[in-house]
Amino acid sequence: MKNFEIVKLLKMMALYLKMKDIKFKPQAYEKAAYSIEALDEDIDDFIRKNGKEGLKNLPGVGESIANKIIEYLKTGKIEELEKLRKEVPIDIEKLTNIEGIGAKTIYRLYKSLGIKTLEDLEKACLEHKISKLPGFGIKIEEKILKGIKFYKEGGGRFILGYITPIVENLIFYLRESNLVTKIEVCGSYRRKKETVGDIDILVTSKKAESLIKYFVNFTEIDYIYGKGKTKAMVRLKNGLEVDLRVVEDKSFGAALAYFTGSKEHNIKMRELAIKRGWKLNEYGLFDKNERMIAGKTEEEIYRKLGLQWIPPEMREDKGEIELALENHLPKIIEYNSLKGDLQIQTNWSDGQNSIEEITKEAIKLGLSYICITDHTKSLSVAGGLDEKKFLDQFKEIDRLNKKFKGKITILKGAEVNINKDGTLDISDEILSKMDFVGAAIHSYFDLPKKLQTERIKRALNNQHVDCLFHPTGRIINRRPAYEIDINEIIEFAKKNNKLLEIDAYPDRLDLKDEHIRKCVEIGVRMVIDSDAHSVLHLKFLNLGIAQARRGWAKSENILNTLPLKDFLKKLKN
DNA sequence: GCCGTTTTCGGCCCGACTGTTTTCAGTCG
Repeated sequence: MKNFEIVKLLKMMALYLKMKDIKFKPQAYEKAAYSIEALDEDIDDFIRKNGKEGLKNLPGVGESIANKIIEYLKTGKIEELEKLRKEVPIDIEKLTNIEGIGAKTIYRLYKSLGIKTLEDLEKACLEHKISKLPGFGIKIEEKILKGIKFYKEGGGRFILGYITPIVENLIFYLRESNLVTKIEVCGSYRRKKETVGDIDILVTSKKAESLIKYFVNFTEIDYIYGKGKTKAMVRLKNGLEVDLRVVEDKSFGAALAYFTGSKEHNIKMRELAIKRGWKLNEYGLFDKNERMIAGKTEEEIYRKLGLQWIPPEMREDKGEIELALENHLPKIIEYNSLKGDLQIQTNWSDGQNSIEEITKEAIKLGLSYICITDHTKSLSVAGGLDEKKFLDQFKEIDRLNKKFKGKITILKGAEVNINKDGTLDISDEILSKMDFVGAAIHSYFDLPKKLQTERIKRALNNQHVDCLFHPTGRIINRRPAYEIDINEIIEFAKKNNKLLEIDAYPDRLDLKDEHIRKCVEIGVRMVIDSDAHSVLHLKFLNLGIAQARRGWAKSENILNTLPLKDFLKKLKN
């Protein structure tokens, strides 16, 4: 699975070209990177099946980029990129991860101060070398330092949705060996945390040593830290560290619970065992005489301790154990239980696909309704639609609804941009013609908390607005949430019967789990949306469900678990 | 570098915002 590496290299090409102020080529590389990123198939397989021509059929990939991809797959590098790297030998990947600085700034800092790494950059800021350069000032130094701090805090963790394909690929590889009997990924991956530090894979096997040997031959492995009879530790080419542990079948459940965590959850579990005079560890649950009481499955361990089995997403010691003891765990929302998706962008604004293409994919995924929510006019960078274009789009949706009658319903909607003062950038008249309206912030991220909160409340107050999209605006590992009083927004949504969104896009996952819990507690209804910009993004819905499960949401808390008729009825009351 | 019911050449969604300027460059989305 070299997709990830190719995406990285194409983005790097774009950055180098941007540095040199070359026009249009960077966007071309970015577009191609986006296409590869969205590809849900191993690129090697893809080329084997579809050839170079297939590659060139991907949006944004033409002759030249296709050749570069093939060159990389054959030789492990791209000659042109190597040349650029030699010319400007900097840690471009890390440096561009700092919010607020881009390729041009990095290039200037390299030329004038020789800054190559994040450490160089931080040092130069602290020594006020940057603010002395023409065109720079003290505020830029402060901004960079803030950006570095944020990056470091989130750094080193991988975004769950982005590593899922490679982990699934590895699991497939291990199963294929016929050397594993049981296999589970543990840790924060199993708890579906939004980011994961590393991957713990637990297996049972009759031939442990052969399996370890087989495992370390996985093509994506970059470095082997160590391997023994029952354990191997490796680093993948994308930097992700993976531990494989082989355990005995009789201990599989105990090990699974132990390595799934969280640590806090485990401590509470062990305390429960101690209260009974027992002992719980990764090998099993044992009584006073060291006799094993349970260990083969997680379920029996929980049962012997007097608990309901607790879904991994809830294991954070946030009250779940107490509820499980009383047999009162909430029945949280199930995967694949959404009937609709209410935030989708198409090529009418900044999406990649047509409404028809999105619709066909949604049918394939078993959805019974979708809402098309292209951006509105003031977000011109994303090709936002004005009133007239929305009317054109409505006609197209009417046409497609006829065509797909009985298979799916396409709703009319928008992701309406909220102006600085909390008004909307499009007329009420056009909004009144829509089935579902989401409002969102895309500018003035830095308003003071009170103003920002008021701004959002004012927007939600519009009678046509049904939902607040990606309510906090954070981008994981990249940008913190805007300053808002989220509790006040949640209360406001409750009082005014507005929906809050759980945006399922991998680096958004916004609302966060703790906000979802708050919504569940006070009865604010939510929707889970993919925020798809391509047909390949619709599958992110399950990530949103994972997030909802972490927030203990039940099916009835999520409005788009309802069939269309009921959804619309509840929406309007 | 990509792309084509405006096309195989000549366009490429382009505006808002910030910080630094005194008319603009860089970043964001």
